[in-house]
Formats: sequence, C-alpha cells, structure tokens
Amino acid sequence: MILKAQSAESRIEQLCVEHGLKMTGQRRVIARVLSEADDHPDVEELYRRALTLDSRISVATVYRTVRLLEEKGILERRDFGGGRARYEATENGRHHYHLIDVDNGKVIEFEDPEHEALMKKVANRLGFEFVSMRLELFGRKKSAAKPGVKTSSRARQKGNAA
Amino acid sequence: MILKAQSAESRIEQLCVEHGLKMTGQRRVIARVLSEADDHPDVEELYRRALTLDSRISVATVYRTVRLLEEKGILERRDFGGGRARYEATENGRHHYHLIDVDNGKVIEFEDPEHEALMKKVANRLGFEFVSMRLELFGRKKSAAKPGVKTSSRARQKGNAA
DNA sequence: ATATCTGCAAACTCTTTGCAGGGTC
DNA sequence: GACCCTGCAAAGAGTTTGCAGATAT
Repeated sequence: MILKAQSAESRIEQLCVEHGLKMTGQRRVIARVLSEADDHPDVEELYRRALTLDSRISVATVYRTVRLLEEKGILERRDFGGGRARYEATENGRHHYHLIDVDNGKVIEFEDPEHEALMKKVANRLGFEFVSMRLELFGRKKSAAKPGVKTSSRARQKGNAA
Repeated sequence: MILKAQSAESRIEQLCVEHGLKMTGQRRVIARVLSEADDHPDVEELYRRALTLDSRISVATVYRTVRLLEEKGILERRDFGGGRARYEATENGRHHYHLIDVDNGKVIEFEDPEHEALMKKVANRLGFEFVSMRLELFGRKKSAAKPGVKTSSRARQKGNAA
C-alpha cells in the first residue's frame, strides 16, 4: 500500500470519499478550499482560491464539482441576490441563517436553535420529510445614521461582500 | 378631465400609482397579470400571460418592470432553483413560506404566523430593522411511495411547476 | 482496464442595455 | 413640452457541455 505524503484529508474530502466519489487532485483542492472557507464564496471566488493552491484547475471543473457536491448534499447553494450562486458546507443539525443588509449586501450569520425543530414540525405536518432549509432575513441597520451611507432605496446587489 | 373607460385599477396598479410611477399601457397590463397571479411566475411566464391581454409588449419591458417593482418593494423575487427568478406580490404582514419538494420541484405554500414576529425579534436583537424575509423548506414526500416517482437523488430543477 | 474526470472553448440561458421612436403627466 | 418608457436587437453574465486526452480505482 502506498502512503500519500499529503496534508491531512480535509473535512469535505472525507465526505466525498464517504460518498464514493473519485478523488482527483482538483477535487481534493476544491474540497480543501471549501473546508477552509468560513464565508459564502461564489464559483469565481472558489476558483480564485483554488488557483492559489494548484494552477491546473479550470472554472468548468469548479462548476462541475460544486454541482456534484450539492447533489450529494455536501454543499448547499445560497442566493443572496447578485446573480451568482454562493456555496457553503452543509452543517447537519446545527443550522445557521443569514441576515442581509439591504443597503450594502453584507451578510451576517445568526443562529436560532428552536428554529430547525420548528421547521421539521412544519414539514411533518405537511407530510414531508425535512431535507434542508434556507432562511434569509433582509434588514436595514437601525439608527446610527452613518454619513455617506444612502438609506434610500435598496441597493442593487451586484457583487457584494461575503 | 377625461375618464378612461377601462376595467378597474388592479391592486398592483394602485400601488404603482401610490409610488408615483408613470402608468403606461404595458405597465397596466403587467400589473394586472401580477395582481391576478396566485402562483410564482417567472418573467417568461409573465410575458406569456401579458401577451394574451395585449400583444404590444416585449420581454425587455417585463424585465424592466419587475425590476422596478421589486426596487419599490411591491414585488418580491424568489429563487426556487432552476435558474430563473420568480416573482410574487409583497404581502405586508401576512407572510407565507414555501416548501419545495426536492423530487419534483413542486412548491407548496404554508403559513406560520408566529414566525414573522420571531424574525422581527431576531433582526432587532442584531440591531436591524426588519425589511423582509425569505424562508424555503426543502422536503421529500413521506412514504406513499408512488410508482414512477424516483426517490433517489435530488431532481435537478430546470423549469418546474409553479 | 475501464469508467470517470478535466481543460478548453463553444454554446446556452437568463437578464440587461443603447438607441431611436412613442407615450405620459 | 420635458422626461420617461418601450421595442428591438445586440451585448453581458453566469453556467453548462461536447470532445479528446488524462486519471483514479
């Protein structure tokens, strides 16, 4: 048996293996990038980060990989406005949600433990088995009127912060 | 003053006027289509419905109009997977949510009155004023294994039912 | 050895936009 | 009458895909 002298298996890589996916060099890199991300990168950003680890990766592969991982339930796709899909690792049991600042598109995470239980109950009531959920709250920063920040209409969200 | 002998102002049209929008024939038609919709049409579907009322409308105008109405807070954009944006009229105060069947993309609406209050509290706790929210629940129909319905992996959602 | 994966570039789909003409307030 | 809106068609952005070669198991 040949031991690969590589850095430890990332969490996502492990999940890939458990799901019986063929682990190519590219997938390993993408898995690592995903494991290390604590924000909500879009494909282009994942690609950029992956390139810093290995230059032999194409965007097409990143697209194919996130799609595959989403189908396997390893990743979840998010839409925070702005046209691109964002991704984050599925966190079984310990869900978190997103509050999006409508004025600047910034995303704040928050938890609400009772919530998932509540949603499971709702799904059940409707005759469904809970698979996953998505909760996005849109809000506007209270008071603290900072100069230079327009509070008028909703900011068009094209390429906002993670 | 010239009285226009047209059918009554639709609910959305009324909102447009209140928001000071110039009411063109096209906008009136689109407003009416939106007012009468009780599902979540995408732009193409809105366009199709609008055409049955007036053939002098282009898709570009539908796009421009939904975008405008969304910015005004009259419409809300939804993303149920499948690449296209879906729209529905904003319902102030009485929110409803969506349960999406992961196997066939069908959307079921449900209410949960406590919920909005809960979310307003969360927004407040984080220092934000509640603007709107989005809640999507993904589930799989329990038992009742219908023949012909694959329960294996998640269905790719391209062009599903409203 | 074989089925799967990747890069590349072309193709697709959804959405936005410049421009000239038309309509609303 | 000023300004905004619309249609058309072209352009943009994000994502998917066919193919030939490379790779994992």
